[in-house]
Amino acid sequence: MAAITPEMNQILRRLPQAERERLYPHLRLVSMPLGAVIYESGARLRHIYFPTDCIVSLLYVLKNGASAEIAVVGNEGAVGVSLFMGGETTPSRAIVQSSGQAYRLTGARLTQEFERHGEMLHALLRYTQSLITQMAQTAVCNRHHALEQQLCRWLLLSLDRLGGDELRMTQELIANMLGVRREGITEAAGRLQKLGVIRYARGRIKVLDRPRLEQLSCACYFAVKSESDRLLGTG
Amino acid sequence: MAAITPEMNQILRRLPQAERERLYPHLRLVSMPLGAVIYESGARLRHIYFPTDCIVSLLYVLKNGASAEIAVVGNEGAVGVSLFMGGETTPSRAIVQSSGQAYRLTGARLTQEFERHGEMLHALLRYTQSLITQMAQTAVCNRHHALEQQLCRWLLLSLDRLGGDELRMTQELIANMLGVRREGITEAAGRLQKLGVIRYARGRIKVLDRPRLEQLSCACYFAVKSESDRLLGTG
DNA sequence: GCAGTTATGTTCGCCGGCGTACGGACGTCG
DNA sequence: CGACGTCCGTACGCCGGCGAACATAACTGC
Repeated sequence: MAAITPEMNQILRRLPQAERERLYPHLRLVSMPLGAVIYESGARLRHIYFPTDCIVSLLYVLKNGASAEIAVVGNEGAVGVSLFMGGETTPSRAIVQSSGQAYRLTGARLTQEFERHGEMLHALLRYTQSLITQMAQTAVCNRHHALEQQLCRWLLLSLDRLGGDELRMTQELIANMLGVRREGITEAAGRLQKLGVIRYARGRIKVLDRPRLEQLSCACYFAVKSESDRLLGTG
Repeated sequence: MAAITPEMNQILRRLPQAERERLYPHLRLVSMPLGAVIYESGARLRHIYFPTDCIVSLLYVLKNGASAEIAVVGNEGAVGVSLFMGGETTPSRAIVQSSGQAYRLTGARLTQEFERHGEMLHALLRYTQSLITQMAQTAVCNRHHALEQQLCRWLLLSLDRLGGDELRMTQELIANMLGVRREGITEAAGRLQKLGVIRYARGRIKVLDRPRLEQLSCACYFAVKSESDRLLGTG
């Protein structure tokens, strides 16, 4: 396994050298185990996290326990945007969907850097806008598209953030993310498997035919991806 | 009718005097007629708008024409946040839902003010966070709540931004906003009318029993409102 | 290798929202 | 005052996702 470096996070990598040198001493590498809650709804945030090789889901949880994922964050972004947006808390929950590591920064350091009005500010704002796009697209998708399409979209978004063609995730967890029943995922995943698009076995999903998966997905995937590429720059 | 002043917009009103004096000469009062498209999906934004007595809906429109409202903006906020977020465009459409007037600022002036790093920047960022909350809550609401509850939420959010107890809006338009069939609205509104909560007639809705309306709404309304109050300050 | 837990497959009735279609009521403008 | 357009009410079949319940199969720990 390659060593973890801050450059594995795209926001950090694109900072000018001066800012990187100023920031790096304050970055702390932390491990992000599967299922860990990075922040809870309404709790005061203490750090911002820059994922390197993990994925974090932003979830809204209703009082009755029902939930829905509103965005997913990988090495293209950061977890805890409300720290610099000024709110300090958000009504959402952030939970590690795929384990790995992340660099974190204390809220105070972040604010300090933010107030210098350098590239970090603009990078974070652009990222936040791509996050907004993702949330909005999720809202429309929840309204109009079939579960199977949403599953395809979700798989693609997760794969993009992981690299490779495999991810570990039970149907139960996917159902929580998408805000649907587990049985619905079983059926949809069964259909995809029958089509030869994926292979599924006890929490291991392998994508066999990515082009086909993209065909079966709704356009929401491309909308999110192209806007993200536009705002954050490719590569 | 009272004269329109910039202070009718809550973001402008809360700016320190120095910033207000600097900005006011550049504000231009424009009329916002019902149905006007403030910006189109993907189009380059030229101005940011600060509503005084109108309501603007942010819509996502799919290729097949289906749509869904992802947020609604009144005098508590601004239309065109992507201007300072760095993206310049967004994949959404902004359309006037209730006519009135707004102050607008050119993108260049806005950027100029934004870069001064004064209160305007923080006010806009806090507002953007409340917008994010609204979008996320809409996504969950679309997933889990019944149409009737969503209608109540929508009525309440619109009323809050208008003041008073009446709004003009056909069922057809409401259906577009919520991303459902017109018939669904007819039925839900019919039930509310039978309960004596609203009175409905040819594009005129009058709320007769607001407390009841709040009861029938999902908690999403309160979630959005309380977060908005927290971030923007009440009054 | 057995027991208990976890993950997946399957069924059945139910209901809310969709697509479609039609009819009636109100308003307005010539 | 009559014709047309807008707005609203209603009906019917359809289907996807829900809720609940149960069956199997694969891992895990002992």
